[in-house]
Amino acid sequence: MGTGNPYHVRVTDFIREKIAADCSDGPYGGRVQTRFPPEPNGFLHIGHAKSITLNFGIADEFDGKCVLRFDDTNPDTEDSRFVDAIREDIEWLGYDTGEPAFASDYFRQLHHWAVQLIEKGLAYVDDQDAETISKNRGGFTEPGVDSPWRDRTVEENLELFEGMKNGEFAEGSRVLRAKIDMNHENMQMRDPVMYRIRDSHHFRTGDLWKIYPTYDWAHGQSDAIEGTTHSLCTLEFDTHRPLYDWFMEQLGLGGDRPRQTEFARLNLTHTVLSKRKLLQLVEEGHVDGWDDPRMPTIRGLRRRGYPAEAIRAFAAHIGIARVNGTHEIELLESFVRTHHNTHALRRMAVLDPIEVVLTNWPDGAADTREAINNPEDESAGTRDVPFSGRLFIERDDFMVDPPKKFFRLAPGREVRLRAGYFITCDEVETGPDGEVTRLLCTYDPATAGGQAPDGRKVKATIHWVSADHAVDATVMLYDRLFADEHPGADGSDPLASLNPNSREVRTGCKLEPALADTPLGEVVQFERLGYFAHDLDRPLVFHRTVGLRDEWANIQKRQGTG
RNA sequence: UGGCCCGUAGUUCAGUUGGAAGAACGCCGGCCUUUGGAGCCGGAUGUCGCAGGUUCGAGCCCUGCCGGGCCAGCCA
Repeated sequence: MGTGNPYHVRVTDFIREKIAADCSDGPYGGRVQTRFPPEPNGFLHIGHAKSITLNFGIADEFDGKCVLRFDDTNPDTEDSRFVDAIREDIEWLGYDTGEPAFASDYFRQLHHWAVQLIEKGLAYVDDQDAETISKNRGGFTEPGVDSPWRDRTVEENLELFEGMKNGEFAEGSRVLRAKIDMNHENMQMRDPVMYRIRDSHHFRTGDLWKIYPTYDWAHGQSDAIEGTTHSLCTLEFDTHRPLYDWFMEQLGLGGDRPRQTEFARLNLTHTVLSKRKLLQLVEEGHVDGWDDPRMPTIRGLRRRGYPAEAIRAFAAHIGIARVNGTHEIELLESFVRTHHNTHALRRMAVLDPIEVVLTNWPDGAADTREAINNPEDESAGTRDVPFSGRLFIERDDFMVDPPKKFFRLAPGREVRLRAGYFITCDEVETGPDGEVTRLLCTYDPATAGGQAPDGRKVKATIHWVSADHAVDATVMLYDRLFADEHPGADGSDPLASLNPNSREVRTGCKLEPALADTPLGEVVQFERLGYFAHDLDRPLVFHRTVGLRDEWANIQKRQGTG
């Protein structure tokens, strides 16, 4: 498993095994067709990415086809702007959506089939209101109560259904129900609703229809119309499967009709993936929008600098199972690091600058240092970084009174400037409150490039930016959006565990000039700090995608806890 | 409370028709190092939910129990 694969990706799962078996002796003649069926009422998130990689991935692997179908059966919440956004996100993830399908394209066929069921005495118009229907459905141990309208004649049902379709009745006054069994142990089978009356304007069919199919009636039949072989959905639909099958059997759709298989949806620690909660985050202003880099949406992850390859590799790695569980967000992050480690160009940036003056630097002398762009990828080449006698280094790379195991700069100590020279700190200037304002250092000209001819060693290499050449930027540092590992797991409102410090805005950060030329959206590594994504729209705004693994933080933690 | 699904290392998952317990991430240790990163090497951790049963042999089969999830929208 995962041999020779840097991402340690699993290759099979129970669904792929089932499909492979169906290919050799199943009813589909070796054909494989899946579908990804979002409702166009919101933006896609990392949970959808799991389903997308599954459905499109299987289509690729089995030389089949995956249809993007919009389940647009509820006109109240849907909009074409979501259609465009969803397509864009899927394409960004690396899959070809082709010409998408819409459940609304099948409304006529669905209606035709509904009439057929009425004619066979398998569906009826119910005049009860929603509350009564719900009450009469019974409970887990209570049988349901038959509707007084359950035994209407076929003729009356046909006439009333036609009336519903023509807008003769008010919203909510009547529904079409499948006639199955009001005493069925599976609640889904207690005469489920197939059509409801809606006055709303549908974003594609306009005002043509007054009745709209429910999920249960539309979904399976849409699968069948498209020629789906394997309809893969999440676990909560497993109680719907008998109904999925029932409709197709009554319609006589045949042995090669689609079959539904369920798998566990994705959960992530420190994250919520409920559409309702995500919407609340946006509407209440806890985040800047659906594409806020802290959001688990595809757009948010993209702005944050999560590469599509890493998201796909993550999805493939966690695999598919029927066990409901929660994956650690750290696992996703490790895939992001693995990808950027081999792809991201190294750059230097000082987020919390402190000035360093090289007292022995020749007045006005100009210098450039050659730095490696990516030690993991020789073909990335090198770049020239301007150097001068006035530099910025990171404030926490210096300590006046360093504890044991602090190897960086301190009074009287020598360190290496990455790709530069050895420098020694001679003098510390402080402000009125004792804060360090400036360091006076000397450099050793013989150590150009970072090696001492006499062979002496330094314990630390720190990053730097030439003050005279630095470019100012704003850098966003992110922490978990939710402090709790499992937000809302104890029954509380997940938003109660929102981390008030999930974003730290650093202004006046000092960047090496090459960073001004970094294309928008590109992810680079700020050496020793982490991976940072140039904002998609705003130049010189960078988002921390993910930090580097921080050994120093671990050491401190260990010392702190004894 | 009825039905269905699930229960294997800290976590998430693999475990072929029953035949000597595995991977990844994390963790620990070491090496190396012009990123205290990366990389390389090594290591630990499981009463396979519990209890019975079938069998020469059970993580895989059967029964019961316990624990978790889903289902009583005219949402999907």
